Amino acid sequence: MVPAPSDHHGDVRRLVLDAALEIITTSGAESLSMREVARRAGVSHQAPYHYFKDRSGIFAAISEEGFTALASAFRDVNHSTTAPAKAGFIAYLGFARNNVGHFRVMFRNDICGLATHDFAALAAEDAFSELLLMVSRTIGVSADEADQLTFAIMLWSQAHGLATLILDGPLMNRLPATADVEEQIQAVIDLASHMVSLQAAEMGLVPHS
Amino acid sequence: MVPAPSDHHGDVRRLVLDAALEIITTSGAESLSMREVARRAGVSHQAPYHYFKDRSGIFAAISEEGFTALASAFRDVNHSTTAPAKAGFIAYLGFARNNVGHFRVMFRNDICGLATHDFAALAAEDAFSELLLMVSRTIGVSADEADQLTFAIMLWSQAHGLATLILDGPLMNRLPATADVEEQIQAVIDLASHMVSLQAAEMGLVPHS
DNA sequence: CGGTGGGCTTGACAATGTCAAGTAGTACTC
DNA sequence: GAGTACTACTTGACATTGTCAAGCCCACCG
Repeated sequence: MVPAPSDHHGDVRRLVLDAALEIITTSGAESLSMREVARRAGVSHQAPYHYFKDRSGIFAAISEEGFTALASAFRDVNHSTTAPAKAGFIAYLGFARNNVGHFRVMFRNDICGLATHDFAALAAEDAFSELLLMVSRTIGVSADEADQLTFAIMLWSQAHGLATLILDGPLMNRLPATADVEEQIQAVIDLASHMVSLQAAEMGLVPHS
Repeated sequence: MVPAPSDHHGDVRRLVLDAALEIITTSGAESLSMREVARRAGVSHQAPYHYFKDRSGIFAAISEEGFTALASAFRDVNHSTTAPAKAGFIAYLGFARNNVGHFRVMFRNDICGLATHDFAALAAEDAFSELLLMVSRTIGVSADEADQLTFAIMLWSQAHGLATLILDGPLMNRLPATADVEEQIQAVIDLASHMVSLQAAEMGLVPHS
C-alpha cells in the first residue's frame, strides 16, 4: 500500500498528505474530503487510493507522523533537561499548537482507527514509552510501577486536556478579552508543574536538580 | 425553529435526538447522517430539518443538553460537599462516561459551532460559572482573580484530558490487560486531587474541612 | 366554509466515498 | 524485440449523503 519512498513518483503521497493537513488545520477533520484532497494535489479523484486504503488510511498516516514527531520531541526533553515534567508540558503544548492538523487527528480513534492501522499504533507506543521515561526521571525509578503508570496518565491528561481545550474547546472564548493568551497558558503550565514538584517532593524524591 | 415543547407532536424532536445520540455513542460523531437519523426515528429524510436547521443544529442541541446536565452536576457538587475539587473530578468523569454521546460532541467546536448557536454557548457559560465557584471553594474567594482563572483552567484540563483519553484516546489500549480500569481511573483522580490539596495548602488556604 | 400555518412528505440536485475497469509507461524475461 | 508484469495513475459508474424546493394533510380561526 505504501510504495518505496525512493520512487521518484512518490511525492504524490506527500502532496496528498500536505493537502489533507491543510484542510484539517483550517476546517477540521470532518471536512476532509478525498476528492477535494485529490483536487488540491492536482491529481485525479482516485489517485489517493493508490497510497491510502481509504479515508481513514489518510488519517492513520497523519496520526503516525504525529506520534513519531511527538515521540521525538519527548526524546529531546528526556535527553536535554533535568526538569522533564515542565519541559514535557511545554513540549506537548508546543507540538499541539504547531501541528494542529496532526494533533486534531492523532487522538481520534474513531476516524483513524489505530486498531486497524498498527503502524500508527506503534508510533503511539513509542511516544508513550518516552512519557514513561519522563515520569521515572520525575518521581524516581524506584517508585512503584503502578504509581509510575498513574503518574504518567495524570501528566498526560493534564497536558492533553489543556491542549485540546485550547485548540477546539470553548476555552479561548472564555478568556477575558484583555488577557494575553500566551501568558495565561504559561501560568497554567507553571501551576501544573509546580504541583507536580510538590507531589514529587512529598513522595520523598527531590527531582535531581 | 424549535416549536413549543407543549406540542403533542414534538416528540419527533426527541426521537431524532435520541437516535443521533445512539449513533454518536456507538460509532462516533462523523458517522452521524441526517438520513440515517431520520430512518431510525421512523420519519422522512427531511423531517429533522423541521426541528434543526442542519446537521450542525443537531450537534448544537446535543451540546446544549450536555452542558446543561454538566452544569447541574457541578451545582450538586458545589451544594453538597466540602471537598469540591475531588468531587468535581468524579462528577466530570462520571458525566463523560455516562453520557458519551453528549460528551463527544460538546467540545467539538468544529462540528457544533458554538459560535453560531448561542443557546449552546450559554449553557457552556453556565457550566463554567459553576466550575469557577468550585475553584473559589477550593482555594478561597480571597485569592487573586487571575489565580482563580488559572486554577480553573488547570482543573478543567486535568479532568477533561483524562476523560477524553479514556473515551477516545489510545489510553485504554495502553493499560496492562490485568489492570482494573475503574481502579486505575480512581487512582489518577486520587493523585490529582491530592496534588490540588497540596497546592491549596501551600497557598495558605486549608480547604474548609 | 375559505384560508392559514404547522408538521410532515416526496422530489430533485450536486457532491462524496469507493468499486471496477481501463491506460500509459517502465522493467524484465525469453 | 515481442510479450508480460507491474506501477502509477485515469475515467467511469453507483449508491449514499446534505440540503433546497415544492407539495400534502389537517387542525384551527374568521
